[in-house]
Amino acid sequence: MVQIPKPPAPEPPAPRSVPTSADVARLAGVSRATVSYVLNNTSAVRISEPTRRRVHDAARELGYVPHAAARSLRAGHSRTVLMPAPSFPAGPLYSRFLDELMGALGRLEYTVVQYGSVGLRGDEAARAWAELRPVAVLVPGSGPGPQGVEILKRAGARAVVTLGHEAVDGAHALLMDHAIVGHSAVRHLHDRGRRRIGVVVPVEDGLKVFSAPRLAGARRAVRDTDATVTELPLAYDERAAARLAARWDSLGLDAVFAYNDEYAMLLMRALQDEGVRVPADTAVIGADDLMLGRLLRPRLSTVHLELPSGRDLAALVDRAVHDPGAAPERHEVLGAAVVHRESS
Amino acid sequence: MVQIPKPPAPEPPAPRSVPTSADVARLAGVSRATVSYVLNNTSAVRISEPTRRRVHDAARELGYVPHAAARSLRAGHSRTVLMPAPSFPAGPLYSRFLDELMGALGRLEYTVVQYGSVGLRGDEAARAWAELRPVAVLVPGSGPGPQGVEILKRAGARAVVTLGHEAVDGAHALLMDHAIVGHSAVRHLHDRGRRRIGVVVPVEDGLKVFSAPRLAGARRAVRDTDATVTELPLAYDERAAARLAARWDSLGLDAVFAYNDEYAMLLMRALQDEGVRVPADTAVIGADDLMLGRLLRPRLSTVHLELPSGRDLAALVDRAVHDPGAAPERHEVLGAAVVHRESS
DNA sequence: TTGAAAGCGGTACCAT
DNA sequence: ATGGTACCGCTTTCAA
Repeated sequence: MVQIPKPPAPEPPAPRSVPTSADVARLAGVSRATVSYVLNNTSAVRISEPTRRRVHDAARELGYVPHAAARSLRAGHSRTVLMPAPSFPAGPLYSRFLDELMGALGRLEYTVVQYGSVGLRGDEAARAWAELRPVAVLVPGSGPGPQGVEILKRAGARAVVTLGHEAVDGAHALLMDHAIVGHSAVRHLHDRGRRRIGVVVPVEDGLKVFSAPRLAGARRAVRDTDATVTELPLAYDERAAARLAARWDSLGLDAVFAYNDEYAMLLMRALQDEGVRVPADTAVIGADDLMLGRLLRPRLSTVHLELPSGRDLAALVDRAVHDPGAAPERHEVLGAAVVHRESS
Repeated sequence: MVQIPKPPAPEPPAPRSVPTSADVARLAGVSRATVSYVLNNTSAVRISEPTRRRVHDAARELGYVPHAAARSLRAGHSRTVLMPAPSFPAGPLYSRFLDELMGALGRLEYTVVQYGSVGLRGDEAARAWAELRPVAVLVPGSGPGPQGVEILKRAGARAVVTLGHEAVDGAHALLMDHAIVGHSAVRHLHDRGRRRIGVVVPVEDGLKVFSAPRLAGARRAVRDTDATVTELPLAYDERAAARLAARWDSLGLDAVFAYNDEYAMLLMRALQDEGVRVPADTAVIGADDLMLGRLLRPRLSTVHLELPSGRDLAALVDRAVHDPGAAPERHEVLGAAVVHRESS
């Protein structure tokens, strides 16, 4: 086979490497220091207007973008707020909260980085996060242990904030005790005269962090009363709901807190298909106050959750960063209010 | 007022600064080089077992965590895949896709970073991303212009992948043309004998990127037929739906593609409350194939969307990173299949 | 087997 | 008004 000789490339595509401030300096005919001064508008130093222009032009021509790693290495700190991606499916509520939070932190000049920590658990995860030397770490759900917090602080994190059901030593905590949700729902049912109350507990693993406290709260609501709470495991699946509905009579329940609005819709449909009248035979209440509850017939009673505002959390982070020595703050931030509609 | 003299702190809390590899070296009685060798298991160099132990012990004792910025600065590259946070409300479908993607990239040893780009537009955003020197950038929704792509590549990004409705020069594209959704839905309605077809268009701004192509696809589906498509602006709000339903008769429609399942539920409820029979008077079809559609009565027909698998996208990224010279790939990845239930 | 030293890309002090 | 230079923390030749 004849080897076709490659013609000499007219212009070797020159794998133009990434331009640095030195390149800018060279092109502008100034020193690296001057480049830095100009591009950062350093106020302590006055640079003549012609020089400024030459530097800016050179930077633009080369498409120069500063290297964040180099900068923060030299500076000894960054304004990165690290947030591990949550380990549970984020509902619309939580998504909106995150967006708000990111926006608020962005406005405070922090760079929010959601870190996809896959398969790392406990301290390993904390170490991985620590490598990025974030100025603050915001952990949703079940966070790192106290050890993890210590690792992060040793790595220069000036604030660690957990966002979930339990506080961790050394970290600020925004506590969201979902027990209050179950408690509100079941107390409402009790107030409406119901006594044999079912509580749906999703079998999905990721939801345990929410479902367990909601159930516990439900239990607490009937303690010292004549009412009972029955745990009802349920998969988010039509057939599972149908099976549960099929044995509904045998359960002898007159009310059910369905974990949230989506499960409530699922269960209510199955019950109605089975001939159970809502709310006459069985009262139903959900949680999260989603739009869909308003669209069901009967309209779904629900527990409206009030999450902390993203701005407030951002403010807490900022405060903590400015004063890392302060004692960890602990706030109960989950509000719950029953929205009574027709299903209960 | 008497000034209380501060007692000399018994042990000044010693703002223990972040330990570096030099600290580890000092404590272990070796050089920094040796520390690096040991902690990275450098195979090209053999370190005696006792030394290894001393280094590991020292590192543990100090709580040493390497500095990612310093490392990647020295290495000249990172394995960071940057993904700007999407600018539209992420539904359950999209969230699951993102999770899958993050997992898959994580398994390929990439560090996925979701960057909260707030208020930056166009090239500004691209520059902000470029500062992090990501090895690849994954842009959902309407991405950067060709200039933005150029900026990122100049900054060393070996792959830029857009994930949305249009391709960008120089970047790989996973095209998701939502026209196919509207087209499938409306063709189905047409096939079922409907001729005066309404198409719901959410008024919410963030949804334009999806609603516009869906409407366009719907229009295309009736081109050259005797059927008509009528645009129906609608807010995600009960009252808006009721108003629309109130003038339903005057619209003279016999079918409606309701943008997605949630809008479909909203509209269907309003129609039914108004006495419009579904599907007898008006057929309804949604999109996204959410669980809720199965729970409505009549059961909601819908368009099932098939998104690319996270693994496939991760593989594309990995391929592109290994061969940055390759021509940009362009894939149409949005599948749509009508799921016919009872509402149409 | 281990150590000394250069250098990655910026910033900021100190001269000039 | 500008330039020289040390240094941030880490990796990696090269020598010993």
